[in-house]
Amino acid sequence: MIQHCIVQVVLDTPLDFYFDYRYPVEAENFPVPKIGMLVVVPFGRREEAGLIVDVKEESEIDENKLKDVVSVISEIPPLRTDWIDLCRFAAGYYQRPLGEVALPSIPKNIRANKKLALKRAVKALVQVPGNIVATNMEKPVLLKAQEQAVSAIVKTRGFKPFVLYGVTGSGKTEIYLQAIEEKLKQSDAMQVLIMVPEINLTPQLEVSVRSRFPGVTIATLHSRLTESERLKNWLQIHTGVARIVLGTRLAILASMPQLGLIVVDEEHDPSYKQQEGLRYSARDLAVWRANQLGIPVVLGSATPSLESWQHVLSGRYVKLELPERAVKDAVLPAIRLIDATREPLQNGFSPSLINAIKRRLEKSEQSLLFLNRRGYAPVITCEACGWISVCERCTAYMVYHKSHHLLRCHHCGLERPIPRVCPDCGNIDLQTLGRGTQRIEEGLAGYFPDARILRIDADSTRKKGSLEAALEMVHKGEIDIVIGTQMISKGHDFQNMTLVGVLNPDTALFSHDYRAGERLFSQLMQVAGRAGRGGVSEHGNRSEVLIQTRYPMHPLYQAALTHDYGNYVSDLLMERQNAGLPPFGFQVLLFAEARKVENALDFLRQAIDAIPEPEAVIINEPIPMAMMRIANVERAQLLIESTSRGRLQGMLKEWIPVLRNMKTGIRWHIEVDPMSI
DNA sequence: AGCACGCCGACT
DNA sequence: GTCGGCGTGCTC
Repeated sequence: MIQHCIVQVVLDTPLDFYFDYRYPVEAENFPVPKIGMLVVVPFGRREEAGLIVDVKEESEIDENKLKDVVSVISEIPPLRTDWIDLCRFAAGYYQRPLGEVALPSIPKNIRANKKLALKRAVKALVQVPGNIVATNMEKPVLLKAQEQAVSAIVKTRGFKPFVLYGVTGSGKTEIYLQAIEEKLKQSDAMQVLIMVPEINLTPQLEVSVRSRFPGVTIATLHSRLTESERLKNWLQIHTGVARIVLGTRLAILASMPQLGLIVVDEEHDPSYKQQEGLRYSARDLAVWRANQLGIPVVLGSATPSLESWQHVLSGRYVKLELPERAVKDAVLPAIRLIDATREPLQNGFSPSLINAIKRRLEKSEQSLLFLNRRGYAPVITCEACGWISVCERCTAYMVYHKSHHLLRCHHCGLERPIPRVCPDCGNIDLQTLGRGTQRIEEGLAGYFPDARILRIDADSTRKKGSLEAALEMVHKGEIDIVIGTQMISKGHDFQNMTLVGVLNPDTALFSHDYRAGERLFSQLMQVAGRAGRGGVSEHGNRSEVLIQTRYPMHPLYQAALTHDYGNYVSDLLMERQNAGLPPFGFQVLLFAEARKVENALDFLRQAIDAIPEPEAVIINEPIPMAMMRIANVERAQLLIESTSRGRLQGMLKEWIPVLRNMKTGIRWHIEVDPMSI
């Protein structure tokens, strides 16, 4: 007679509870069941991988409903309880079932119990012997501020969050590298995690990490790995073979049993916030994880988030400031504002900017023009009747793409031929309105017919590897002028780039999104950082950033002029405090989707009626979203605020089960700490 | 979420 | 007579 115990298992389903299974005791191929083990269980008609979260004698479930565990995935060591606790926290805080957090964080090949792939990956794990982190490279000499930063980080025992605040080029990477080296030396097993916003945009960090730590197993983790790469890297991390983990936001949910230091590079970057499924902030989870494990976490940025800045002011985080550029002779580029009301633009260019480009061409230096709008023109219109090229499926304009000779919606991807005459009135004189990168490229070729001009945006880099190829051309000096969207604003050092022109940044000043200003500022600083990283140009000129604006007196630009983020942030924080906005208030959005926006709004109104203790939170009016319709789905949202994170969380815990039971047929989801409203 | 079962219209 | 529409109900 086989003895059984009961294991409680979480599965990747939207059902927010656990499932009990019978588990044979002392049977062949069934090791003693432990929390953190992965098992294969029958679930409905299928078999699924699940995670054991409890082992017990009895189940409250009917004996005849209980099924048996099919097998144990014993090739991998059990997940540790601290990792399960991390998943449990994330699930609780962002209001999703534990299974939807924990299981997707484990590679598919493990969950599908692919024995062959698993065996192969396990076999490939080579334990690198002990302490071989000493680099054979000559390390750059640190400036005093850098040295102090490194020493503050590595001396830390226990939990401490640092905000590493320094402009582009001030040497943050070197601090990461030296802190990592010291940490790895502290223990033979210790692992460190470095997170970056988008790994494909910052290949240089990976290159420096790899060359600095030869012989150390470094595992990358990001969404574009193939399944077999993901399995191999994840397993290296989970077994402690990999000492350095380099990854995007999803890396924070990897099982890192020996984690001793977390670095979040460009911590302000919006891509740390996942925008679908589990809508987590990897930066915030990193801080939680560091607290849980009692380890330091370094949040690096030239323009820290207001959240982190406020924590510095309140004394919760420690600021490490790097006041100067670390590269010898490199100085901050001079920022100049070009008043577009006094210097009228032609084809999108002010005479000053054209002259500045011309001077660079004469000296064989490179220029970068930044415009966050791809396509040729954002819209075409009929001057006779006022017709505008709108998307038939979205609340958006169709963008004119001249090179492909079509109109394209950037929200749903719909493509349409360009009408020869106005579809409404038959007028043959259709006009393009505004400028995108393609039109700027065309205009520029008119000014500088001999210059080698390259456009880098989502349209010009659709093919895999084409972005890398384009950047390589710029590095090699085969290009004189680069025109790009935010794609080129991150990470890349261009040694011979001495001019950055920002063409049309003003739209962000009047955005309905209260974070738009802070984002624009960090984008300006980031794109400005592309200039003059190699030092003063060989002709002795300081690098320049020219910003074309109609509002040169706006506080944002005035702060940008002096690279004075601190002052600007103080103003923003005061505004936020007065308005009760984050980081002083806490927000939750309920989104609803329906064929007709009225139905979505109705659902939200019903949802309001279901709020437990409505007087404990601030409930706003449900409103259609700014981009109300995308691909024929209409969307509305409801904003709920509170001055207390705890109260908001408590309300959600009671509210969401009620929403789940409403059975309205409306698709909805919750976003905690939304990035934009 | 899947994937069933379950009762009403146009097809060989 | 059946193939199949998606309504609602369950998954230890």
